[in-house]
Amino acid sequence: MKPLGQLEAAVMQRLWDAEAPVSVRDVLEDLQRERPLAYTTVMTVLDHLHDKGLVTRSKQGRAFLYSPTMTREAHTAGLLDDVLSTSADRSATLLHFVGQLDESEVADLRAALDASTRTQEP
Amino acid sequence: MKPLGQLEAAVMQRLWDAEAPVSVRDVLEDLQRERPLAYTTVMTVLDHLHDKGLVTRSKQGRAFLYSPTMTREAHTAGLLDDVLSTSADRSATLLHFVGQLDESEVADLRAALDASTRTQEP
DNA sequence: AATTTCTACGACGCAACATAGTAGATTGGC
DNA sequence: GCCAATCTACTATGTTGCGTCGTAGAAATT
Repeated sequence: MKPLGQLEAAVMQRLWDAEAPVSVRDVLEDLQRERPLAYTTVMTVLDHLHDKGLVTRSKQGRAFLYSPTMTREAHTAGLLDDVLSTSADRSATLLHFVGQLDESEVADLRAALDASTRTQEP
Repeated sequence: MKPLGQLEAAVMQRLWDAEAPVSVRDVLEDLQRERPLAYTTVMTVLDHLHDKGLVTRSKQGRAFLYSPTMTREAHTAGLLDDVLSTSADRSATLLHFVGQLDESEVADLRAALDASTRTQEP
């Protein structure tokens, strides 16, 4: 799993924020509020995201409607795991990592750990 | 902070594994056990790493000696934090993240959390 | 002085991403 | 039935980062 490019990230953002599947035009018009972009540019990006398996699409009439294949959180968690995998000493890395977090995040993490423990040992 | 390229990672590996500062030639000879590489290739990479602030260097006679500016674990932890920063809902992402970890990592993480809690509330 | 061994700087190939145009199919209105 | 709009598919080009190395010149060693 690779980090997204800038435009790819902006596009995924819209898909993740959307409740329902969206078309190329939907994404285009949303992005165009910030800067000019060609229709085909957005289409190409969505095509690439589709090739990479990050989005699903289904034909609705003449156009495709796109949805993300996983939540943003799951995707980011996957990236986190990839980064952690490059580490030789994972526990030392985790130690440094939690040292960088602020209190509320530490609390979140602790809660997440408790939840996962309960899931694995019911 | 950006993820390292393949050769950059291989070079940093040597610096991290070394006890003392190392020269271009040291790194070169070590890398050449695996594949042929030009002296200048390694030098350029170390130059880039220096520009990026990942290594320090000091002139020892005619040559530079290089050392990493941070431990491997600190670097990876920084990357983790960068990835996490791209997330809108950090706690949800952390939840997914711990869900991907195996038991031993969960234990490591819990230990790290305990350690950091003790550090912050002595 | 000649040879070796550095560094500095520049050059080129390659892959990924951003960007967009053109061609051809499809559809909706007239 | 035909025209205009809209969509996809394919292709193309620029940019950037990385890997790779060569050349030129400085410095030291012999």
